[in-house]
Amino acid sequence: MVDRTEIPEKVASKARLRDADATRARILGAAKKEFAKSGLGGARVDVIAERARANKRMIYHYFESKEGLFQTVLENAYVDIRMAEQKLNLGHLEPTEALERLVRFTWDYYLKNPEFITLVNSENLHRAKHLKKSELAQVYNRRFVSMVSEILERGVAAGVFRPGIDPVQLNITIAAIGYYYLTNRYTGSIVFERDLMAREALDERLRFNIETILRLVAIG
Amino acid sequence: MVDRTEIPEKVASKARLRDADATRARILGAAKKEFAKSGLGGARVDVIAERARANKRMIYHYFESKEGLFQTVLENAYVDIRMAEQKLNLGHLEPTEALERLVRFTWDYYLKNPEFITLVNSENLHRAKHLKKSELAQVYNRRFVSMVSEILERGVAAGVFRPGIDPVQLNITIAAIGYYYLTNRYTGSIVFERDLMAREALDERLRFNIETILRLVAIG
DNA sequence: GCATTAGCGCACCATCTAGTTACTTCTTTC
DNA sequence: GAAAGAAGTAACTAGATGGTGCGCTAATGC
Repeated sequence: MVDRTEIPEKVASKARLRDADATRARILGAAKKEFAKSGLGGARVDVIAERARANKRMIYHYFESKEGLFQTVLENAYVDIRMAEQKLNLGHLEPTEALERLVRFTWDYYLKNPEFITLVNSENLHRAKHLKKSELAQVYNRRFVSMVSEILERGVAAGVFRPGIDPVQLNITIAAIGYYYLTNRYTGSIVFERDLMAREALDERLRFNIETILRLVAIG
Repeated sequence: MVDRTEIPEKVASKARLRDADATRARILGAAKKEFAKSGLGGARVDVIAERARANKRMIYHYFESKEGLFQTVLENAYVDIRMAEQKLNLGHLEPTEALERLVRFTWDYYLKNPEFITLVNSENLHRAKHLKKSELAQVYNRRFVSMVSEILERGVAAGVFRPGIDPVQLNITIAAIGYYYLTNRYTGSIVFERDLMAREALDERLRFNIETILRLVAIG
């Protein structure tokens, strides 16, 4: 993805009738919403074009195909969450504090970016064939995994976490307890006969999740 | 869902050229697979008909519409898992034992019935509009929720579980740690650069999940 | 065994959908 | 300021896709 928003001359000319980057960005934004709402199969290219205030032809011009568009949207989504995680600067925090902050961040991110969850679900329905092709996402993913490993190592060294915990399992669990709650909020609200998206319900869940993770790594 | 497979005369006449129940069952089986594989939007009615060795016309005869078919498939899926849970007879077990067995069962069920997960995902993409209509599923769901509540209460009374745990949160967490791992197995295997579906990986995850839950309810 | 019901299959339709062709218009560059 | 390329548009197509009308015939009840 080429980001030219910083190039002065592009920013200067405000009311351009034709702006490739702007159109591309509008398409990506509309596609993200549409794919998140209906999945890859259910999404309609015409709807994306309309919502992006762009001609459908432009989608094929910039992204080759519906799947090419999906792949770009998905790649952006992964890069976005990984970059946000890096910005947390957990390396400078005390291990317990760092872990709690990661749990909190993960929850908040899913909550504020519900499209991420739906996109990932859709991608798994297609056996991750698009993510597999994205080398960019892979670079960011590696950095993310090692981040949690370091927290865990520091915690063990400081004597506050028990040893022998697999960082991958911990990572998965942190994501799981937030992700599942939110992705299944509709069926969940019916099964448990409770509005899982009510303010207090969300706060309570976050507290519960922090407790779950801290107890998991605690000594004893 | 009407189950007439137990009715003698139906079983007796083996090679009937026309068997409404058998055809209906074949359609449901094929639909379950197709919906699980492609989601509600991606599933093709023609494919379902072909795989069921039934005429497409029959689908509309028995289920009215594609959505009507999906609703029946989903309802059956929920009833099936809830019935299997009831059969565990956790009420007769010691609380810790009961909880561990529930975690193990949930994991195994998801593993053996991957369609369940995909169906639920698809249903949540559609904001649970089909499950909302199913009163039958609701009856079974209630029984399930109270099952875990009882285990928790018995554990607290016996002094092995800490008090104040919300059974709904626990329920969600038990499901989450298995469900997330499996539903995101494709993207997960890429992100963590590890085959999450390898034999040992699955065993390790189950062990980790049991540990997670037991630590969550443990005293102290 | 005859009539009625219900399971079943063929052919068909209206509509939708991803993708394309052929063309116009704006922007940049020298 | 003209050439050239890039951005943008409208109309269209070929193939799906969910859904039906209607007739045929096997099963059932009497």
